[in-house]
Amino acid sequence: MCAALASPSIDPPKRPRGRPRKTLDERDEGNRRQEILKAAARLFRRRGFDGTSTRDIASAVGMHSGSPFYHFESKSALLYAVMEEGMRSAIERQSRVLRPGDEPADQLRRLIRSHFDTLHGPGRDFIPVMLYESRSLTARQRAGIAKLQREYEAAWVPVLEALAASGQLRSDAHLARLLIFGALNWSVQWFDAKKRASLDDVTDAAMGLFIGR
Amino acid sequence: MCAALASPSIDPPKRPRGRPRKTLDERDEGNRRQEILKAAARLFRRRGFDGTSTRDIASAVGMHSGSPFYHFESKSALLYAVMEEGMRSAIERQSRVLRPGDEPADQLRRLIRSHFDTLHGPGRDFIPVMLYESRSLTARQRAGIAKLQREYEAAWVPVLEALAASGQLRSDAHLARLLIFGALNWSVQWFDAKKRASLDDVTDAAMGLFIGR
DNA sequence: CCTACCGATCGGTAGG
DNA sequence: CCTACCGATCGGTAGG
Repeated sequence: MCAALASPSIDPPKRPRGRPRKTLDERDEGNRRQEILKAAARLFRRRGFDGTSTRDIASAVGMHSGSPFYHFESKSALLYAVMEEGMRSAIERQSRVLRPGDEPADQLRRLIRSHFDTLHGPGRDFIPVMLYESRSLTARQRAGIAKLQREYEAAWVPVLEALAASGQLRSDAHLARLLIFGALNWSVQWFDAKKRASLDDVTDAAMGLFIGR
Repeated sequence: MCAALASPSIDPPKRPRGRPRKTLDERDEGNRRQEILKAAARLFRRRGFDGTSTRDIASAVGMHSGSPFYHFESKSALLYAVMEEGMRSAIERQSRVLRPGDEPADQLRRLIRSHFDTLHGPGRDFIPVMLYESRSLTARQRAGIAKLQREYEAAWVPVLEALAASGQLRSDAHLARLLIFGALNWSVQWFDAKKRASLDDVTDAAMGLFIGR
């Protein structure tokens, strides 16, 4: 096989090809931290938390194996940071589309569309990680995420209750919310931006399914 | 601390306390295999595939660390067996409740109720493992499971199409199926048999949400 | 942020 | 199905 010729048989640890070193004033740690977060979100989503090593994350951003621990206390702190970032950005997006004066049906449409944007738009890895890897959080971390989730869900409650009161939603508002979140969140398993159905199509389908318009 | 007195400081590997040995004629390997499968399903569901070691599974059924490999070729073959068993039993349950002559709306109710039974009744660990751990299958294994899934879903297609044609389902039948499966499957994350809502309540809520009855 | 390393754990196997 | 073991990998750390 000529392995000895094809590639050197001694493999000293290679310096990963990072971006050129910056001087002390130039480097901003926030950026590096953010890079690690993005790479971690991507890998946690694709391979799961337990299926991703901190070495995988380090090499995805051109660092050596121990270096992520300079930025994050532990692997699980990194997981928490991914989820927290995902929730903060989802809450912010949601608050931007809310129009409290609108009809409940229009508000629901906006909430659904914003939810799909969170799941499938840029930064799309963060929320799926939260949806599928909470098991790997500590109890304290889980409580922190749960609080953000309650904040997110709070916007949906009055809308669904109004729709139930007017008969447009023909289901208990609380169970309906759980079922609706399931329907939307599950799209992570099948939605493909390259296929025929767009996010607008899927939003239409969801609105039709839930309240018939 | 008197550790030397409290417990022997040398810990030779202890024989796990299995059931008493049976003679050659008595032992039936199918039973042991089934026990391993159940324990694996439970652990894979609680801790994930990557978070469960084959040693965890072995000790859950009172075996030594290498022994599961006497029954299963590899850890991933064990995962596949869990999923296959889950799908076969789901397909069988579903075929038992089907009544092709019924009204589409009644058929949908039966499909939904049977789906909830599969997710939350006895043997409830198998399908959630399939829903959440497919990533850890090989491509070939994934294809095998996908075939069973298509078989399962086939029963839903004509029912949903009939409901869409009659206007009872106000959504594209294909997207509706994906959204509905999501709504139902997500219940794995929140349904608790010890809480107020029963599976009948949740079935009613789903029927109301999707087709208003 | 790199270097060099540690103890623990893992999937899997040969041989009985 | 147990015994005894292997090579690989993992999260994390001290010291610079």
